[in-house]
Amino acid sequence: MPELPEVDAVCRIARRALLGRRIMAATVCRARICEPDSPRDLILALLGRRCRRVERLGKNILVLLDDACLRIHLRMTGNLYPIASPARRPPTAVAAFELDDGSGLVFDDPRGLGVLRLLLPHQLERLLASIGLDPLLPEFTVERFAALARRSRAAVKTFLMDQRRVAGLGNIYAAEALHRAGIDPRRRACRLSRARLSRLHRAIVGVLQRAVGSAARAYRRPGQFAEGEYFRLAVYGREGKPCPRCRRPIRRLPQGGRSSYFCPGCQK
DNA sequence: CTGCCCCTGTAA
DNA sequence: TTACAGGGGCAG
Repeated sequence: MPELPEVDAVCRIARRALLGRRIMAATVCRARICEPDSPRDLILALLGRRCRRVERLGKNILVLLDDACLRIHLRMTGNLYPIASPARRPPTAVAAFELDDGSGLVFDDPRGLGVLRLLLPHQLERLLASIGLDPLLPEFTVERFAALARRSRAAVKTFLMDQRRVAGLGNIYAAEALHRAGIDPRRRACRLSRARLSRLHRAIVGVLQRAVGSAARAYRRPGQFAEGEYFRLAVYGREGKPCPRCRRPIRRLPQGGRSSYFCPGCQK
């Protein structure tokens, strides 16, 4: 479900619920999500800590506590939203938190692939060093983006989805940005001209900014969302359907183990 | 680089 | 019943 825009929306919801609050109780319903730590250790470390900041970096949600950081990754199907009480959590909940104002926050994840991990300061530093450029930060300049691309022999689509280089794009928005920039996803990143990298850079920022706004609106009311309901996709999931720009049928091809969608007409 | 794995839900 | 799913880590 979530790429950068959706994680951003969830992050805002988590921030509203957590900022300034103290964690009074925590439940882990699925031990796997906090591996390699045990749920017990995680819970004990969280109890009594106060939330000072909630930030998104790439697809990570970082809950900064007094002297540690709770890293939340939603992976494919994770979601965070407030609940009245931990007892009212859904059957698919993987974790739940009770706060000092009596409110609750649930980590819901039907597939249970999400990640919940407590990071000590040096572990947080290591994580920050390993995460690539976030396209919505001012550091994401054409120059830095081009420098990263020049060093990558991978297909540009794979390059865009590598979180150690650019952090936040997934299968959907990588495909959408490439379509907007008119670039074939199979091209090697290092072989793109400066002009095309510049167009791609602009396309990434444009697509994500637009999607962040839409996702924020879609998430405002609780409950699930369907992608097409809030954001019109040009190529993703539209195999065989006409390209909105040139009407040629969209093609799907496997790339790095997942489906890549593109228009053979206007992506060269 | 590819392929497999984690896990569950949904659609063809 | 099978294929596939928006993520990511790992082995080979």
